[in-house]
Amino acid sequence: MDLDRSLVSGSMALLVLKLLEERDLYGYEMMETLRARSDDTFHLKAGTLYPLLHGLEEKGLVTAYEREAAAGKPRRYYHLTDQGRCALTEKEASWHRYARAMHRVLKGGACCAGA
Amino acid sequence: MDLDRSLVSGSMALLVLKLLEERDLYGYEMMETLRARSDDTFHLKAGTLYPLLHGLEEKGLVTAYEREAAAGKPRRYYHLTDQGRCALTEKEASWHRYARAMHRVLKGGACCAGA
DNA sequence: CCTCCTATATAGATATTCGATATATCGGAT
DNA sequence: ATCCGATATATCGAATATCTATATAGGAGG
Repeated sequence: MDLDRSLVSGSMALLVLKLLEERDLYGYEMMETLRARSDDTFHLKAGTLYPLLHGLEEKGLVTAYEREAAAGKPRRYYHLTDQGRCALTEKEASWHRYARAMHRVLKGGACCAGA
Repeated sequence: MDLDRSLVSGSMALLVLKLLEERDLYGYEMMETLRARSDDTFHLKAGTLYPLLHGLEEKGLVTAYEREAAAGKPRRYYHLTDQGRCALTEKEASWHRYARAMHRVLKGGACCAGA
């Protein structure tokens, strides 16, 4: 299932990319935004997010820059590149394809004989 | 993400359980049915399916029985137990919750500021 | 002073799925 | 007669994603 492997398991990458489409964000902010946006369904953990962000940076899908915060540690902001925007479009399409197929199997029960 | 871990990565279990809700099936049949039902989106492989079925059997979600085929090797049919039916209901609910959250993040873009 | 909240980071563990390989039988092609 | 492909089940090792736990560091509040 190439679709599954890189997408549904890797849905976090899609979600992060999607958030960055709107504006630049730093890691901690992403966790909170995602939780709020998904109505507390997605609990993206630090141990998942930061390695993921480093991976996206390596692949050239995002760029990073640091900026001082009013207080506390400096924040590392991430920005979506053109390549990242392209990858996002693909991942979104894959997600829709996956969700559609899922729906087809789940609804296509005993009653209507498929198609 | 407990939701994600046991559901979206484990969507194969949900799909298999769903197929068995309708009628008893043997492994090879599931692979073909799933491919057809999902319009060629899901390509469940033998190396994924058989260990999965053994796992479901161990957990008591399905029972198995062998039956001779007209030709070739005897087929191992799987039957959904009450417990399996219960697990299916839960997994379906989880899937809907996940898909809904996903949709909320993907649509809730720059335009409408969320809610 | 200690703890909690913010903020980033890494290492180890766990789970899911895939690819490769093995077995066995049948039908068709060479 | 033999080889190959399709049916049918099974197992092992590898790759990948995510989590838990832990570490660092500054600021705020008790």
